[in-house]
Amino acid sequence: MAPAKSPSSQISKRRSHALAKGSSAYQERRQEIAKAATEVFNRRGFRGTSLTAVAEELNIDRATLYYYVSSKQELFDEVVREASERNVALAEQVLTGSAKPLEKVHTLVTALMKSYEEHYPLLFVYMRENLSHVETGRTAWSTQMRSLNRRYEQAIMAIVQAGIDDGSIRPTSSARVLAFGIIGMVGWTNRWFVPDRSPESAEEIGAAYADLVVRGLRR
Amino acid sequence: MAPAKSPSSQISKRRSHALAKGSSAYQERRQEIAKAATEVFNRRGFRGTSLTAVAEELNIDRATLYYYVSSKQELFDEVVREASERNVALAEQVLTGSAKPLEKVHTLVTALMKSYEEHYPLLFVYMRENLSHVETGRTAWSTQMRSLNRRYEQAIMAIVQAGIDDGSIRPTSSARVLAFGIIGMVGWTNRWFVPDRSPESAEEIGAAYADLVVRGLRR
DNA sequence: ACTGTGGTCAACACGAGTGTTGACAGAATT
DNA sequence: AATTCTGTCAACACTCGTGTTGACCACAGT
Repeated sequence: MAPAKSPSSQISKRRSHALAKGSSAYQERRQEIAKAATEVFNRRGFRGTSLTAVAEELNIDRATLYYYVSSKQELFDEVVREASERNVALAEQVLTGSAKPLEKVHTLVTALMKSYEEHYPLLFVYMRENLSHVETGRTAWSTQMRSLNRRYEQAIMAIVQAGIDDGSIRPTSSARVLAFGIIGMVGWTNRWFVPDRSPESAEEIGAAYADLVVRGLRR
Repeated sequence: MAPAKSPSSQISKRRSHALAKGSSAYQERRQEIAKAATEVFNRRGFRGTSLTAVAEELNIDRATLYYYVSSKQELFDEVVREASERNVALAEQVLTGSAKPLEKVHTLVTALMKSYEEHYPLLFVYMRENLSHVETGRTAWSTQMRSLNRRYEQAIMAIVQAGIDDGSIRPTSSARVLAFGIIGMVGWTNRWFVPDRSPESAEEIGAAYADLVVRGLRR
């Protein structure tokens, strides 16, 4: 990594200036960059992605990137935060609903799959990481990311626990283990599911998994 | 990356010489290195692992590593191949058995979890990767790795397909989708399951998942 | 016409990682 | 005692990625 000394270098100033007045053209270009970066992140993962690669994807010079974005971290953040927050919101929204636990599980699983498809590959980028570097970092950002992750898991655990408590779910193991089972089944899709090339729709997959899980859990 | 020009440099020769006569001390040291590397790979992933880090883990100079191992790839290979082959063998062995499909699913899930615990963190290192770099490489090694992966998936798909064919499994979606659901639930454990620190044993988790999946799939 | 500003890029300095070299001390061989 | 082998490491050469600089051109506003 380079010096990164002064919080404000030349481009850094020009960047935040452009960002401040935020012309629509500038914002659009930023979006384009974010989108291209998303593709690369999804293919190569965070560590495997170089800004050089992102620049090439857009056929622009790498230096130009820095007019829009200050670092790979920031770019990744921009790409992933919104997506992951949406994901967490989804889970927590289902959790606070009034349906029965097993219905919640069903709703959640199908909703997640639908969301994955709709926002592909945004959410997958988020899911692929976690361990790789988020777990290692001590920055404010990685702390925040871990927190989101935790809320996501916590929400699903809470749903399962409620099911165990009201007797609708057989307690074959702890709520945590069962919740991770669900998370895993759904989350693993990021390894093989590519919306456009998949013979099965996200909806079908979601329905199948939801069905599988609900039947598997219920008393 | 450095030149890597001539297939035989100085250390390269000394290394293969030492390897050829294979004194037990040398082999042991190699094992120690592999073990330390496994730890690091499991924590940081392939890309995130530097040989510098591995050397530090052992409190030796990085150059010394090269007396035992020629590259990070080779080291990773040494660590992961045996483990992944064992994994595949397990799946294929269950596949060719004579039990009913749903019994096979049950056996496989529990056996996999037990294997994960027993050989921790070897198998997890293998599972964590795949996409990250194996998918991208075009080397003979990555081809081989992909092939192993494929056989693993194929075996589980075949079991599910057999269940669909004989009517014991409800065809809520394709065998592929259902198989990946199982693989995902089990494989995702590499993100949260740490044998020594887990309140639940691998056996318990395996039993719970096997139960969940079998009940979820059967007619 | 001239001044500035928005977007671009070639070029630089630096760091981290890799694979290699050459030499060193101690043990084993002869 | 002389010689070879073993394991070690400090130091090198090189690559790749990063963040920055300074200058460039096109087009706007005055």
